[in-house]
Amino acid sequence: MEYSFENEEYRKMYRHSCAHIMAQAVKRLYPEVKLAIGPAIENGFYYDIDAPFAFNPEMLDKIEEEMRAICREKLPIVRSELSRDEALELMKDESYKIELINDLPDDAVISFYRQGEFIDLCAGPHLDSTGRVKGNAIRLLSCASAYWRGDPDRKSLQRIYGTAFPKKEELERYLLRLEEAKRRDHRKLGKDLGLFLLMDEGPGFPFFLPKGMILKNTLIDYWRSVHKRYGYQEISTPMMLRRDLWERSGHWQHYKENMYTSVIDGTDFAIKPMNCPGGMLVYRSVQHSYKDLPLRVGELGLVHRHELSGTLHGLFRVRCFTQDDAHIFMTWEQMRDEIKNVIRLFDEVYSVFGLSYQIEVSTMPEDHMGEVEVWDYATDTLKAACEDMGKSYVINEGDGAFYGPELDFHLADSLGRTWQCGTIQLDMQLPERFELEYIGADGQKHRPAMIHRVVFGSIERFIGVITEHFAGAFPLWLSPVQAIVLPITDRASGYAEKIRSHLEDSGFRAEADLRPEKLGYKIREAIAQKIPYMVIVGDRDIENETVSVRHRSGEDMGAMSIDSFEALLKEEIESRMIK
RNA sequence: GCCAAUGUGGCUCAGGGGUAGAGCAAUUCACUCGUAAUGAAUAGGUCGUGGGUUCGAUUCCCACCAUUGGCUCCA
Repeated sequence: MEYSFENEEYRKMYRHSCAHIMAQAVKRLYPEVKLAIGPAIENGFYYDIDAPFAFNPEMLDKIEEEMRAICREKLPIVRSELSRDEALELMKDESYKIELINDLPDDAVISFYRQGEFIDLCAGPHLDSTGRVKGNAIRLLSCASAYWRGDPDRKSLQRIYGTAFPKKEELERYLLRLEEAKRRDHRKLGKDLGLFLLMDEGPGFPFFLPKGMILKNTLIDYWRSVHKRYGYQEISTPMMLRRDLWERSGHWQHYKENMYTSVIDGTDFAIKPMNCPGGMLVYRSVQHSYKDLPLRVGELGLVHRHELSGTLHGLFRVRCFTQDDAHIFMTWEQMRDEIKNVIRLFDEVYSVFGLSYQIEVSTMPEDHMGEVEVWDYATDTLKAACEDMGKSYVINEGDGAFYGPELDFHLADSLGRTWQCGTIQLDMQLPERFELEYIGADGQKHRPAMIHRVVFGSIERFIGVITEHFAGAFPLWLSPVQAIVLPITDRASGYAEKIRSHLEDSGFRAEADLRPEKLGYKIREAIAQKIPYMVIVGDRDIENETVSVRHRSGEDMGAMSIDSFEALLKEEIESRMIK
């Protein structure tokens, strides 16, 4: 193994050993606790602990201090293998470990790792000594609860999250990145920039403010223009539909606890949690020929889902959101090309936002419907389409929907965090359930294949993602206010207002700050609002008929005519430049 | 939904059994200023909601609501 943090295997081993060191420290300080499990994760490690009290930040500091002591003690970490009986005897006071041992298969090697007085059931591997861990580059970050084995019916344990690096500077860099992420939190920016609100009266139901609406509508205008170019039509299906539709689609049986329902004139209705069933009705409403296919039908549908209260999170996880949905009906032969067409569209859209992505292929889950051969064909087609497009992918085994395999697009933002937005799902169930048909060249009825896809995923979530990605400093074409005119003195107020209305008449979103404040103050506020251009006007500009332009980045672009400024804006908007 | 923490003026936060305080924002006045905070004055809060304990609760207790961090789930 390469002993470098660049090497994922080594990084995991290092942090796994940190998890053991943390467990040892906890046991030294609080001998009454029982240990569950403690793995390395993406950016650190955690340990689940059953304690009769709650850990607080001061306790985490103490544990961290003890961990440093354990590192200084340079305890050798020694592996041993025991028989099942010996293992059970050794762990007789650790009920969770006993459960783990009992669940191991008969032929399993049961290994332990000892460091000083501490010994833990573990498959390993580990570092050879606690001295290998850099004590001052460990940080315990938070504690939260987690269910034993992820089962909500089982006991809730306390999880301590921590991270560790081989150098203190690297830890500090990581902590800075966490702070930066916090600074970019879309919930904070959404409030500061006047984009949206979440209120007690509507948990999970966001309110969009005027500036947020500009953002949302601009995204939607863009979405429409792209989809038109890619041959999509657009429909809108009702928010609320009768129970028998949801029974036919299967939602009433499988998704009812997430649906808002009502009784109207003695009949059950449900608010749509998905757009597909309505889309199926539209397809069925007329007879289709093979010449109509592929038929691409988009819908920006507002859906409502009763998500658990504890899962709500800003715009990332809400109870009502707009899916930028589309259903594509096609023959099985057209599927591969059609998926490529969708990937091309995704490529175009994501690159406009400067978001890169990784594709995951989610395959047949254990609990699925339909023939295995059909699943195999569908999954192979998804993979083949990716390969044709030169896209690499990773397999997410068994993570597909029960009705078909899917491609998931995980977007990486400017901080390297990933968000699942786009998906391309093959649906092998709905065409059956709704008995969709088209008339083939042979004059016979055939069943079409169907793709269900979203690019943004949810407009609301996507707004959250790009708010954090751009730290609120949206590209000019998306900025709710594109330019703000700042008169230096009252003498320039009239000229400022003239410039503002000129900009507005030319189709730009412009404001003017006419308050009798100093220029520096107005600039400070405009930058806090992430307004791309500040148009400063004073006596000199009035005299020369110019505007003095400053970009939010701090760049002073000097004086220019209003026409050249507008030409510059136009160019930046039309190219959807990220600046 | 579960576990834990939190909830004080528009925002960020301090305080604490004897009915609240700061900074920023707001309003008014003065200043008329060339690239990240001009000064002064004024106004603004039934301390999340509902019960309970108490002579007295914003403070202690209980319930509920919401938020935050997780679990679970997912666009």
